[in-house]
Amino acid sequence: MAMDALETRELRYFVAVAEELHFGRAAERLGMAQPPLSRAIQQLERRLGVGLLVRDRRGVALTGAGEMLLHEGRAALDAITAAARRTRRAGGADSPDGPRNRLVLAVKAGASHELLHKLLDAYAAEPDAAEIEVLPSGTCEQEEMLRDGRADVALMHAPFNSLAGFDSEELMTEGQIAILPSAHPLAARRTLSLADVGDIPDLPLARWARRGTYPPGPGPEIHDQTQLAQLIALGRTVAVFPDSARAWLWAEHTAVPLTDAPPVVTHIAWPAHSRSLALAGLIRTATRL
Amino acid sequence: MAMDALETRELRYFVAVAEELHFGRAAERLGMAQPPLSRAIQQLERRLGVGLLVRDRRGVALTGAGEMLLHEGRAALDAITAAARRTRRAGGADSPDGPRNRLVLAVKAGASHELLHKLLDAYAAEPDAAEIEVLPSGTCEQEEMLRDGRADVALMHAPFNSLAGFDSEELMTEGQIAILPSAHPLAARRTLSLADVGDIPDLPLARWARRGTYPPGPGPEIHDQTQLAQLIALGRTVAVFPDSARAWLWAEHTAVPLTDAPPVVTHIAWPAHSRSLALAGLIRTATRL
DNA sequence: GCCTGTAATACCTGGCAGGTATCACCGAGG
DNA sequence: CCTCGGTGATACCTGCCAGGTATTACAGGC
Repeated sequence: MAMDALETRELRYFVAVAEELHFGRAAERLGMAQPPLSRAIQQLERRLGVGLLVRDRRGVALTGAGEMLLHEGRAALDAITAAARRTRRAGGADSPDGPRNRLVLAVKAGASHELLHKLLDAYAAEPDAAEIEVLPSGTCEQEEMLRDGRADVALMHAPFNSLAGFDSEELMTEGQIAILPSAHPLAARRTLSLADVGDIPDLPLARWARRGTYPPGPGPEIHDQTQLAQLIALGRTVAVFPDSARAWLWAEHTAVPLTDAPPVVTHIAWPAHSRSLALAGLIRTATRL
Repeated sequence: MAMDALETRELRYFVAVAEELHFGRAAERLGMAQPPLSRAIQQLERRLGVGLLVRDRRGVALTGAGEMLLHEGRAALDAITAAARRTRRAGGADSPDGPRNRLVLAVKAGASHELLHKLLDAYAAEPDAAEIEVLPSGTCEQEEMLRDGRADVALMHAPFNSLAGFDSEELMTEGQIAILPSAHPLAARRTLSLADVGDIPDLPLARWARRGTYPPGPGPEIHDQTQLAQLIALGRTVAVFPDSARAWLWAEHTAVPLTDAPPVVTHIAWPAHSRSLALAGLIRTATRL
């Protein structure tokens, strides 16, 4: 009984309501009126046979089942848009002359230029090399890009990125450094600890944007590496980066190794179910570096 | 342009056609008439802006984009049915009194009873133990069950199961044995090699069913452990199993260790994006065994 | 030629997604 | 107390589109 179905329309509707916790705003976001939205959600609850939302007179809350559907539904929606995107790309490629593959590689903007260059050069030298499109992505956005099909493969940095759900190969391990204004007293130190840089009264740690929101704290809000570089140069903040960040330091910056920071491991990662030959070639090249 | 959308209905239709490579049969399988199916697929191709099928006068073939959509579409459909199933289960659980969690554990029928017992006993002793439903699954079916939400967690055996797309922890490693009729001359050997058992003229290796189809070969077709046990006892076939299979041997069976068979590693595996407390507890228990 | 089996086209219809108007409910003020 | 603002639910209507039937178009095999 109770046929499955679950149309994507219903999933989109539910996710919108679950995120807004407000039928009116959700309807607006979806570009529709509120009553059909209410009806669609009720229908969904009847179809699944479970309550998803608790309608309090003042707004809406999620039940346990609702939380589950929010998580799983997001994953399902990502899988659907990934299917559409990858199909479009595969189609555009093979219509001209043949299986002209093209891979989209998501890279955290500005990180590990050196490794990236080596990888691209080595791969381009391969006999059957596909075209590689490099897609710069914001902080920790690579996971999302792999999941929704904007990218086929990504360079990710453990432990910052979660490799959950992807296959991956380890490429490089490096230590971390603190980047300080050269004028600051601590810049003279040979090494520092995390406790040192986390607790400098006049140099609060910068806070990076993740999906539009910032972690709490006293430091300045950053969403751009140039911004950050400038603020450090001005003596207003300090930042922690992998070793390879030395490549873009300014004269006013000083890098000091951190003794107790966890090492940063760069992985090449891809959706676990990928079956592309071009991707396999790129991975083979990467692991040989 | 070309809004995304991709309704699940369209995905189901396309997957059916791509699997049957025949509009008529696909329509029948979907319980609908052929013309609307044709139209829906055409509409899908227009919407995506790529050709998915090559209509030869005699049947249908997939383009590169079609292959891509078949793979990705299957994954997306699995994610959708998983969302529905897990939501239903979560809802049924929390309606009685609270977050009464219940986990479904998929286990290859008949394998590693001992490990399973230890795990269940140890977990039941935990203070906040959820209810565990053990779901016996056919050969290599656990992956599918995790993917489409019939199970929350599974015991899988590398290298037979692919762990792609799941998180997992290693639980146990064991060697493999050949199970022979006691009457057979080779049963007297202390050890055997894979080459030995793969090339016995009068004892062809049994072939297990995987999703209804059998690998090619001379041996008998098997889909049930009891069947297999009987055929071995009758001296008609030989089989290769992990060491723990000794538990169910009959008097007419003889187990001989294989020297060069790859070790079998039992993992506990779960969907990478799971965020359930009960699951975390089970995994913690398992890794402590 | 004809017959068979394929997918595509033409046309019609019922159900359902979506819109508008309205209700029912409740908390906050005066 | 009553009203007012803001919530989600209900009632009702309508246009679109998913799906069905009948038919066409095309290619091979006898």
